[in-house]
Amino acid sequence: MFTSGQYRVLRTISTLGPVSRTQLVEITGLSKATMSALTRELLDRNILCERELVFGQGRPSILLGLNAVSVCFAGVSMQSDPSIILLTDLLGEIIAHKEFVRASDPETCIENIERGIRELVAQAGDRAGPLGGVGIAIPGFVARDRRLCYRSVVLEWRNVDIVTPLEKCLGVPVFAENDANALIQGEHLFGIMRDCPDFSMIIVGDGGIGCAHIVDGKLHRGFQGGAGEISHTTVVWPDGRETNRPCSCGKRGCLDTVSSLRAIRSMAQQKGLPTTPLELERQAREGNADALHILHTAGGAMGMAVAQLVQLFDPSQVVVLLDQPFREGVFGAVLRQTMETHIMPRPDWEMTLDLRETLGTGWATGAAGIATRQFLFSE
Amino acid sequence: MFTSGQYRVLRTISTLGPVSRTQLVEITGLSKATMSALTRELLDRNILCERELVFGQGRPSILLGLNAVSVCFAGVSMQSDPSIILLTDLLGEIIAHKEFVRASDPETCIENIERGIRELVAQAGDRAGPLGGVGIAIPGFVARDRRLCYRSVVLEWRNVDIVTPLEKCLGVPVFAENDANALIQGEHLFGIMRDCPDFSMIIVGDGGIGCAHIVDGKLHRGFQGGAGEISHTTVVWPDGRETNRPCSCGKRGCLDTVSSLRAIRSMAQQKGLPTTPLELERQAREGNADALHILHTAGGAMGMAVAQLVQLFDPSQVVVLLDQPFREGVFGAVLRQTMETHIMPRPDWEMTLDLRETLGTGWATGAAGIATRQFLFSE
DNA sequence: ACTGTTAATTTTATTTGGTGAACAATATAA
DNA sequence: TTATATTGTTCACCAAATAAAATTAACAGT
Repeated sequence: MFTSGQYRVLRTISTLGPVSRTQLVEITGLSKATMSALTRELLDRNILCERELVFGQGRPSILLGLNAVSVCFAGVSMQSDPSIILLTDLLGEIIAHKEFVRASDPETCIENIERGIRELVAQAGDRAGPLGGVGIAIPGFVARDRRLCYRSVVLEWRNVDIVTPLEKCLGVPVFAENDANALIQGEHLFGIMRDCPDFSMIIVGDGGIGCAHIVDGKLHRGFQGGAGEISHTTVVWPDGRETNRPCSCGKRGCLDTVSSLRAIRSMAQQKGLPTTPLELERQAREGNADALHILHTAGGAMGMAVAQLVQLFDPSQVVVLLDQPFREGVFGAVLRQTMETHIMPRPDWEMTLDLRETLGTGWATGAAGIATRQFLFSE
Repeated sequence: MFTSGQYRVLRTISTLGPVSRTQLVEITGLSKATMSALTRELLDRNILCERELVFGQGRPSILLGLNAVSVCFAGVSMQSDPSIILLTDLLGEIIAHKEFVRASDPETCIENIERGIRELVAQAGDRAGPLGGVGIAIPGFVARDRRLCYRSVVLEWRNVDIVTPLEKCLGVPVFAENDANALIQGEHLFGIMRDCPDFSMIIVGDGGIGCAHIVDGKLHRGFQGGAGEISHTTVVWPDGRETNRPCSCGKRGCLDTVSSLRAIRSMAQQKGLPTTPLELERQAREGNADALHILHTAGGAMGMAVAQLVQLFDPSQVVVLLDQPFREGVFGAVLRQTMETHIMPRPDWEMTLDLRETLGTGWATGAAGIATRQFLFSE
């Protein structure tokens, strides 16, 4: 725990990188006297360390940076099987990582996570500081307090708390978070969207279509934590409702029924087409009408959903994480075009759509980032 | 201007109504000593006043309430012609009001507002305190700094600043705000949604379809201030795109082209039907297929838009302000039903849809509320 | 009428987080 | 060497909040 002044210093250094005391004074608006005391405290506690000198006229300034090895954080992703567990430093860099078998049974799961973390910490040795916290990305609904998992379909969990037992046996704070929320917060803190105060992220992965929003620099959860449920927004309407298979959620025309990898695979299979993104895009490029139609439908629906999102939310940026063949093929092109034709044209329009690669370790680093953010900013 | 401690006291008393010092201590978490000093300062400045005693065992407690007549605020709505101007007290109660001719020319407009406010202040006399600020609701885009109006179609304004001249001649802070934003903030502060931290509001009025969101207790403007543009979300798709007339924004299938009063009137006229909501709903009730179709289309599209909003935002409540015949007729019924069938069913679903009457003075009281909020909470 | 009890509010001395101004440190430029 | 520029520290002081003690204003029982 730090004081509010110390948190201000940590926040600035974390977002801007190494800076001198004088720069900190200018940025934070605090006085030189206060800054002198604050930085001394943080240096004493080994969270900060002095870096290189910057010479100019007058006394050279000493850059202060986060001491990367002063603490480390563990990130766990239950998103896939095998699951991933890794150790990051204070700057979000991965120190060590390993895979482990995903167990549905909470007790086994807790054991696996505990053992995994202990192994990684031992393995890292001197390269990592003491463990400062743990974050766990869970595919499912997680309570606002980041302890209880209300429900996870893949894990077959209902009101499971793996946080309390883990905190007890590891002796550090542990946080559970929805996987998409963990990912977006990680990218916001350390990754591609570093410090962008307003954006949305959509992830098209094996587990379905995930989505999360950063509004005003903070995660927007929604009243019941449902603000990321883009996969069940209606995009095939009204004509598609009859031809289209019902969604697992009970309604018809959901984005999930046409744009998810599962849906695309199933549609391709039905037509006797190959089911991998690469092969399907190749067939479409070669003129196969069925392949073209499937990709057109999927990309168009996703574009429609993004358009709804942009029109209602007005984020500064939307990032879609997507497999490379889709990004550069029909799917991506139709997605972009459909979005553009369904957003109100504005002269000063500066919103950007970014299609990017899905990072395998993103979920776990995001999870570690939750613990890091709590440590650095207390939020 | 007050200190941060004083703002905390004002915020609690404004949301909870009269409370004793001891209650304030419990609620704010400040100490008795601090509270004693803070309340004394506010009593000295006449912002608070002592109300009735509450007897129990021991020394009776003295309720402290806002001194309604210590300041007053002016609210101006340029939403309709004639425009409305009114005076409210610290509790949001209307003290006096009048209408004035809406002039497009900024100079005339400023003169009219200044004269109107001076007349109302004179007319109110002892019933109102000195003027503490002015809020102006403008149909159009207003900058985040609440001074410059980028663009208003109805007023034919482009980069007009009526705030600076008004501040100069009235000598109090003046704030311009988009009309829907003013309305929702007013309802949030004093009205039907008092203190609800998460909700959206849609207004179906003569000027088109307005929309605004309160997220986390604050107005959500969006990156470019476009978060309220629900009227250009696509709801008729894909089959309606060809049959449907293009929207004034340039694209097709916008909510505005089927659910706005203007669109409904125009469709009714085309079919030789009466154009008032009351008459149209009556025809539909009596079985007229055209009237039914028009109202079904309009209500269904609105329901679709609300469903998109709920699915992506997850607000705790959506309020639609609508004429009574529509609320109780086909429009309202179809709106509600369409919304429900296009939202992912959830067991713990507690989100509510409220259809309510449009208040004529809502825009202007909302505008006054902007100035009040700035005065009371400095935000 | 007096006395004790309870609870609200005020007073007093102290802590905490911050400030401005003077000063010490450490470089470059002449 | 000396002047100049700039960084960072020290010191005396202030504002906001606190804990604990004192004061006030009621009621209840003798």
